[in-house]
Amino acid sequence: MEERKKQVLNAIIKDYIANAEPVGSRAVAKKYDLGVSPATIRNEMSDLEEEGYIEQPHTSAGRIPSAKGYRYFVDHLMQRERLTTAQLKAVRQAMRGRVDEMEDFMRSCCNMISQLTHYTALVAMPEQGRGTLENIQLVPVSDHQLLVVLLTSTGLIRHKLVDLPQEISWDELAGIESRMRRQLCGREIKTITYELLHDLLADYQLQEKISAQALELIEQTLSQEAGHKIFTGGVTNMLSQPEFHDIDKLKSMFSLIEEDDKLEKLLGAAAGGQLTVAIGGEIPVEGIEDCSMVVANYFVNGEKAGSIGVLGPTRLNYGRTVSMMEVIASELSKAISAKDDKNK
Amino acid sequence: MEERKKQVLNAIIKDYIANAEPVGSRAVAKKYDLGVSPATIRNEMSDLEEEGYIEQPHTSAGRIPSAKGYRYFVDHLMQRERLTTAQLKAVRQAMRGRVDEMEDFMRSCCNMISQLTHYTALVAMPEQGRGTLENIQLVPVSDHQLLVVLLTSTGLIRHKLVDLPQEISWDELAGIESRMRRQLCGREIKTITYELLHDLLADYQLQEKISAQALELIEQTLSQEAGHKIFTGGVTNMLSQPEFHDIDKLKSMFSLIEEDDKLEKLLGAAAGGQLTVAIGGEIPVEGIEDCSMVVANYFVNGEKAGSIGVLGPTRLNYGRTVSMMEVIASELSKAISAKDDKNK
DNA sequence: TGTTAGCACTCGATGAGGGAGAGTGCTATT
DNA sequence: AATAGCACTCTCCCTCATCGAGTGCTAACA
Repeated sequence: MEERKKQVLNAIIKDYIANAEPVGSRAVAKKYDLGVSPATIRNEMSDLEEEGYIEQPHTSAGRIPSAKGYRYFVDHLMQRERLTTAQLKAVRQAMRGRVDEMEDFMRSCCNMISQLTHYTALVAMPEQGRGTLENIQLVPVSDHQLLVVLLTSTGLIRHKLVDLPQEISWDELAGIESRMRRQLCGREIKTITYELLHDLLADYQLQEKISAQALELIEQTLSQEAGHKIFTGGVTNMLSQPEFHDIDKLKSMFSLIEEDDKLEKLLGAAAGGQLTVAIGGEIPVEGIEDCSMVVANYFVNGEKAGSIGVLGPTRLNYGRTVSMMEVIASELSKAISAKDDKNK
Repeated sequence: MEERKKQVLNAIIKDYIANAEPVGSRAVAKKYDLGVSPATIRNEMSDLEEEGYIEQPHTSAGRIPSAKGYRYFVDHLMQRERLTTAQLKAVRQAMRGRVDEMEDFMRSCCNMISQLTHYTALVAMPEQGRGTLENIQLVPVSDHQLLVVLLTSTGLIRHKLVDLPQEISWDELAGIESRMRRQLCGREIKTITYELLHDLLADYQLQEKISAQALELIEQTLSQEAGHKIFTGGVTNMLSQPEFHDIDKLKSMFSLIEEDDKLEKLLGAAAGGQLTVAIGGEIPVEGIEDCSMVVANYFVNGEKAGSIGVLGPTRLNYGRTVSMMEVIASELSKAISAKDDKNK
């Protein structure tokens, strides 16, 4: 694409992001001095429209960026915005909380993100399949119930109640516990399977006491499937965006946010690299075609642990948001990794 | 109040609840045959307005109920609506879930309530100050960290990480644990105070090891202050209500729902009895004057354990909602109490 | 005395008409 | 290739008239 055309596209998108109103040739010529007249810009705009980067809501209005236009902008034109010191401070502040109680910690991260970006924040807890098992504890609750408590190196604590088919004595339980602890602690969690547990307790008597069903439950607790918890914050922010003054759009967005599996799909967008931008139809969920997302992964000791993201209108301030998410994800990685090390 | 005036008020409120539009004298006369002409009804309406039970949005419109009108309706006129068998089934269905994982259980209750009522549901977890302590477990995490796991008779499981000022050996820990267990298990949780813990571990050596700060943390975990978790569900339902087509109203409602302490205040409305209806300004939180709430308490073995509620427009279907909340609260009480017994 | 019919009046909602203004596309000019 | 000029097309907004629902009042009626 020729340089000037890029500049025009850039100007249109920047202006539209700032003002949420169609941008005319005159405005481009005035505010972003490209050294040419509105007429020239009109010609460029005409070309850009033909190529699908911008569109016209109606004949006598200015142009607005299309999804393709935003995509080009994000890929080639967007400039990252440095965070102000105040913003950086806010990020660090949120990270200072006790990382111990992972849930509270992530929740406050979520709030911080929504406040900083002014969009809706989505935060996924660290996947528990990552890291190693630090400790396992079996607590008898009653004759037929057992509480399994797990600690992982990623700082996660999980518990689950397990129904037992038979009574089990204190001694037996202690035996099982120490055996499990010996065999499982220090192991990578994802390598712990039903078969492993089964073999571990292959001893006939123990097998019978614990039963296949209970073993399965324990494995579930261990495996990552169990707790894919996702927090949301700052949905209120959306109400200030002019594009969501339409109640129907709001509805489709809110109903999405109330469904956990859809949320998971959303954050799944950042499959590959560190940070992904999904624009309009690129979002892997139906019904929010007018939205964009910025999703970043965070890492614990080099391994992907979870994702954080924001959801906003396609008229998202990509430059600012991407910078923020990069910084936040990296700080988050640091904070959790540090905690991880401290535990060892 | 004279019988006919009651009937007129009743008709107006019923109609307004159904249609969300000002009700005229003609409509009352036609749909709810009181055997009198519109003119007579107009006179009654004029009286009702003078007494403050209804108001007129503008001169040439029908009447809408005022907060005072709704209050009179709820106190004197409202008829409970029997739940259909399908609705009852839905309630029981939600209760069938594993009561073990209290959090998941309450969350699904929350969804059920919002789906059934078509309003926004608020559900508070059982207060953990209630009931007795069933079991306590201290799990060493690292040299200087300790995981405290608690089980209560109300089926709640709580854990908290505690920083220790000094290393503590396995044996010492086991000693502390068994001592705590001996002294605390079976006790009512609200009777467990910092002083008690302090005395319990009065032994000089142990004191030093565990430190005041850690004790405080343990007490916090035990006391009810810690986990007043409140779930919300079905906020989307509000978007369908015509009164919330106004974005500003939506905003004030949503921002409220995102603040936990405000939510707590809301559910606190049901201070006394089984079920409370708060209309408009009666709601104990600013900023949602156009809303009403129905809050019910649920009980575990006769003691108040928590609250459930719905939030909707003042034009709430009180009859239907009150019946539903009564049934749900009583089923919930049963379900949790049953679980409680099973644990003993 | 309570009820009703009739009627004038009020006021929001609806829709048509008519600038004003913004922005475009085309054409002729530099 | 870039620009200035110009006619044209929209939307937006204001005004105005009409319509109709609903009231309040008064007078008649049982």
